Amino acid sequence: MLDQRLVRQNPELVVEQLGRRGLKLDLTGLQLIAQQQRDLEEQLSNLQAEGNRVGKEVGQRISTGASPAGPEVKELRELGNRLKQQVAVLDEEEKSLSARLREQLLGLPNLPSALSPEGVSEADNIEVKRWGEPRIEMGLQEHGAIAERLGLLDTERSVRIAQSRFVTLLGQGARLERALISFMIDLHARKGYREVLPPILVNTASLTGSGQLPKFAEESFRCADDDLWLTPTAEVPLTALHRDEVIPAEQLPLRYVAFTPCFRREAGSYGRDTKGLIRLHQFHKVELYWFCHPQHSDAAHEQLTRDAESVLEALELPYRRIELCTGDLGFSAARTFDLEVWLAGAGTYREISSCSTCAEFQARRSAIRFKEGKGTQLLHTLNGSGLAIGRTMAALLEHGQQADGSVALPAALWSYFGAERLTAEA
RNA sequence: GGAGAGGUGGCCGAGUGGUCGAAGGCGCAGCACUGGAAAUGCUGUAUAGGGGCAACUCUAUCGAGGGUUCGAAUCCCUCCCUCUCCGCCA
Repeated sequence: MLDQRLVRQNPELVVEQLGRRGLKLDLTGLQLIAQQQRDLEEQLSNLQAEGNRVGKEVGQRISTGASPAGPEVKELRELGNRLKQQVAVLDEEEKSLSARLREQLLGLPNLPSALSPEGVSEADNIEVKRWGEPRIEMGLQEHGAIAERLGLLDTERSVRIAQSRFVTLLGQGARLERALISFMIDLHARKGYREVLPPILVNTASLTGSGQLPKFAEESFRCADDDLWLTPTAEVPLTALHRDEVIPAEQLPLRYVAFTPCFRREAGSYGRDTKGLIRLHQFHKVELYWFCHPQHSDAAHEQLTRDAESVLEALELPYRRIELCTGDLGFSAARTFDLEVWLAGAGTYREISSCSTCAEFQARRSAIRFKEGKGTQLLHTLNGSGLAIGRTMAALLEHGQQADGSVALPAALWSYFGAERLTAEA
């Protein structure tokens, strides 16, 4: 959420900055609401102050001997009643304005960071770096075919269990998924991330706090009888972990690593990536999350991204880092690096991690502040996948495929997986 | 699901209509004492939004919302949540 003071006092700046995302906005209506709300609040507090004075005076008069039913007290009581009526009217107006203001503010995306490159679409994203040697050979298979051949997963039966875009992992496939989860969590925990296993059903306030609501309700699965949704990413429960808290500055940064299943409706992607592990309603992800001091958030963003990259490097998977242009940024993000892993069979780089700083956007929605000396300030939140498990498996299968049909795994996984390669099951 | 208890500041905990943003304690910070520390003493210590260069000041907040009243942490209503016991259950 944007600062309503900024919208009130400098709407031109907001329009200009959101314009960098490709939005053409007219904020005059919103600014008017914000101003009216502010004015009303002032009138209201003046009236309330007067009412408080009257109330106190009645008490004083009575305690110094005036008759509670006497004329002077009666007069004050009538004055109090008149004030109360006026307050009631203003209060109602103020509440409805505040609600409208908040509703509209919640629908506005974050301002892009000054560091984010200008651009209108994916095509304007900037490749920052490449790591590793992509395998480019004729005849490499895509992961879906490899997985099927090795019996790692069953898509058809998953439709019976749930519906399309779900997958059931079997045998070595299930074991590899589990190995990857443990491997990634351990790797990050060694660097000082605190491991978290949060609820994966989250309430409306949590989804609003991280920015998925109110705008993206159609992307999440919702429970019919409760105020609960299936979380689309661990970013949601992790942001909510400290909602409405004031954290002492010396405790920052707080760094968490969480494994969760993630659930997304993938509305509007019919027909895309229908095979394999790339786009599913349920997928698994290890997520990195920082709560940090605003002064350190740019450095933290780089560190978080490096921590995500270190997983790919440990798994010996070639990747590139892309910096998103302003037009391609997600709703809550101020600046984002995507990591794209090389899919040797598909012959393409594919997003496997998205590392964003949200600056104070989520902190304001979630009321997460820190205390430094006197007074509190909003802190900054950052998140990044470290990594998406399914896509990691896909990359490993395609990268490690051998002429004999087996798949060689990187040494880092041997102890977790219990073998050095995947082979056809007897 | 049934029965009961309860939600007050960072924490514990008092407070059943009047000047209460709220006693006391703990914790924390500063100062004093000390060679240094412990102990002790003093002072300070919520959040949000306004106004003011500032000292400071106004408003709101005692789970949430509504009501009674000149005045509500305190009385009434509704809702939410937590805890205990029973049932069920991994």
